Amino acid sequence: MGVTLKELASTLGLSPTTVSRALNGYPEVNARTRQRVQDAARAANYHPNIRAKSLATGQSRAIGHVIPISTSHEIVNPIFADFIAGAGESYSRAGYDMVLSVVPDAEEEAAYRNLVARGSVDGIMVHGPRLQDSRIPLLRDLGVPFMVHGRSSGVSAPYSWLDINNRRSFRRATEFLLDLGHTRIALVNGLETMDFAMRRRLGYLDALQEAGITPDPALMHTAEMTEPFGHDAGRALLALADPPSAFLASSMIVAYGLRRALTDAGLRLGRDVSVIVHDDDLSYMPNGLDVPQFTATCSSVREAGRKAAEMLLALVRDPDQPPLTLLMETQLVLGDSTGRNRT
Amino acid sequence: MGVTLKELASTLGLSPTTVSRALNGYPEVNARTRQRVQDAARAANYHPNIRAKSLATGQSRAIGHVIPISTSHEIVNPIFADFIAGAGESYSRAGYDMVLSVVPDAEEEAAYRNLVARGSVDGIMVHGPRLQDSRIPLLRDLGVPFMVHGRSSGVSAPYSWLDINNRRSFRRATEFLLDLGHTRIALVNGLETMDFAMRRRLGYLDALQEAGITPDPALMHTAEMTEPFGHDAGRALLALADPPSAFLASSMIVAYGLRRALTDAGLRLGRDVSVIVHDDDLSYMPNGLDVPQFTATCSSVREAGRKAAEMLLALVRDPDQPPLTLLMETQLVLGDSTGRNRT
DNA sequence: GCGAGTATCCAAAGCGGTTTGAAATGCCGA
DNA sequence: TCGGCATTTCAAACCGCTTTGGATACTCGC
Repeated sequence: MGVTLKELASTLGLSPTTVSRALNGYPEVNARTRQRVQDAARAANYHPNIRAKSLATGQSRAIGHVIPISTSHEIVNPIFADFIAGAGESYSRAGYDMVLSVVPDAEEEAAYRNLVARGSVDGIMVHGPRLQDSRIPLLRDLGVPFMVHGRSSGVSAPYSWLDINNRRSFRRATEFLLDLGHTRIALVNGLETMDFAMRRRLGYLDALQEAGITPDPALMHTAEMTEPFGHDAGRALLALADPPSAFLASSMIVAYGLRRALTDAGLRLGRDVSVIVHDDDLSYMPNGLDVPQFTATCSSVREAGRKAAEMLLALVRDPDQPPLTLLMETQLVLGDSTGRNRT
Repeated sequence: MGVTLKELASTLGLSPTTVSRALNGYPEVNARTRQRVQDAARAANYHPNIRAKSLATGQSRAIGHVIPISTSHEIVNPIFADFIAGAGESYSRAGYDMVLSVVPDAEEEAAYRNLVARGSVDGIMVHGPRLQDSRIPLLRDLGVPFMVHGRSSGVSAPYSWLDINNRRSFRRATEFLLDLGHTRIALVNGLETMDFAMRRRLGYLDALQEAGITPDPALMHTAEMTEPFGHDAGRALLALADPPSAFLASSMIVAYGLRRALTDAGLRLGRDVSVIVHDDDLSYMPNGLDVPQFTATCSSVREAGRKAAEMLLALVRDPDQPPLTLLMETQLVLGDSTGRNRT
């Protein structure tokens, strides 16, 4: 192991107290002494043992992320990696660690309880909120600062969250398609037990209602977001007696599958049919290399991670403040996948 | 906070020693007493403070994962999420935490040093090894148990790793295409500064050489693995005077792009052209829903995560044992994307 | 009935830091 | 010269757990 504070102190002929204070920037220590201590610490490659430190201070300087794995289909949320990358930046800038718990949703409650009771984290980030997510009241009861990436419809008591305006985003996208003359518009959505997906559907319905169009259940597909799902949904939609001329896709990967179904049917994107996709700006799934392929509602999930982490750290520093919330708007960026209705 | 061991002991009228021993399964405690302690602990919802525990034992019961972000292109490795999910299962089964450090590759060395010096982890998992990866000698010098997901060509001293047999896998895939009568075979590979990509190319070249075919540099593309890259590569390859009749793709997402280029050109997969892809079995990127779409070399990265984590934990328990290594073979699974050469 | 052996429990000393309360030192004005 | 006040340092307690080295009581063989 490395040098301990006590050893460092004795080689300097000082008490541990003084050394600790010198290194932690307390005022009651002579400037020359402080310099001497700092030099010696660097020379000895001294790093305070984080476990001892956190035991003494009562803080762990770590944030917990719990990644739920649905036991039924065992899907790992693909946006998770980029969100983590963003959050990680903020944490390391602030000198915090990130501890990850991957738990099947059946054991979620126990996982949260453990994390808090064992004192291994100062705060918790909640991923992938569902409707009426029970984790939110649980964490509130546990009295630990936490932050939700997304929101949970049906949870009334206030809590801290960061979300994108999914409803407005999909409403605008739908309106845009309506403006282009499309009236049969399909929604190829994520699992609507997830809060974000439900809000997107509401936005879609808002726009249809505004335009006086009765929503057609046959045009609305929902499932775990994968390429094969996009393809299947696309094929099924095209097989309808009165097929849609425009499509909304909830993620880039779904859009890949959807595009395949459309082009398989000999349709050209942006001419024969229109597609708008939600683009999370995942680093490994760019929307084209320089010009956007798809018209898309864009919002960087990595940036969301950065911001959410900062907000959580603020909550950790001052747990008594009222909940922090941030609703980010998306950008509707024009690509080559939309055009006016020609059917 | 929760109950402390001392409090629990005093309510039970026992010493902390006995309570600690009762809960940790030491033999020198009366069976009845142990039962009493365990009941009381459960009733009081007692969880040992992990920081105190690890300070006392000298172990942190945590494993560090360092996620490198290349500062140049800021890509987060997409397989990371599934690997983490697998590793997380093993860790939580063993009662270990996982701490994540997301670091730009410029600060990597400092990140590893910190993690070790501050004693926040008992072992380290290394992701995405490059050729002659400098992290391996560094970790060896730091004297911390570590495990590499993949290997690093050019590092001669032994170290622990888990890898799939990329070379053999791509060699077999190439041989299979050769057997189908293809002679112009393209390789759409990942970044060849990454060790896995380099090995895949070697396997491809092995098979060509065996067949007496001179490799054509124009048939080999390499870049960060994205859908647009697959598409670009595919289009460029088809534009050749003597285009390939078969393609190897290094990841599912690249294959999506490749397929788009091929079908855009009016070619049918499995009839006009053949494609074999490497399938990491990512949960959110399945190779078809029930039957495989692509002929693929398959290996579950999640399973790799599970196994790698177990091996690392074994190293942590007994750091003096020789390095552990595991080379996993892939399965060549037939899908609809291959057929005999008809050009 | 007594010493050895065993089963069971405990007091106290760590682990490596932080922090409280007090002591030593130097400087000042009265 | 002396008390008062900063300034600077230190000894010791503490964070919550583990673990060493006894202590106590109880059994057993002779």
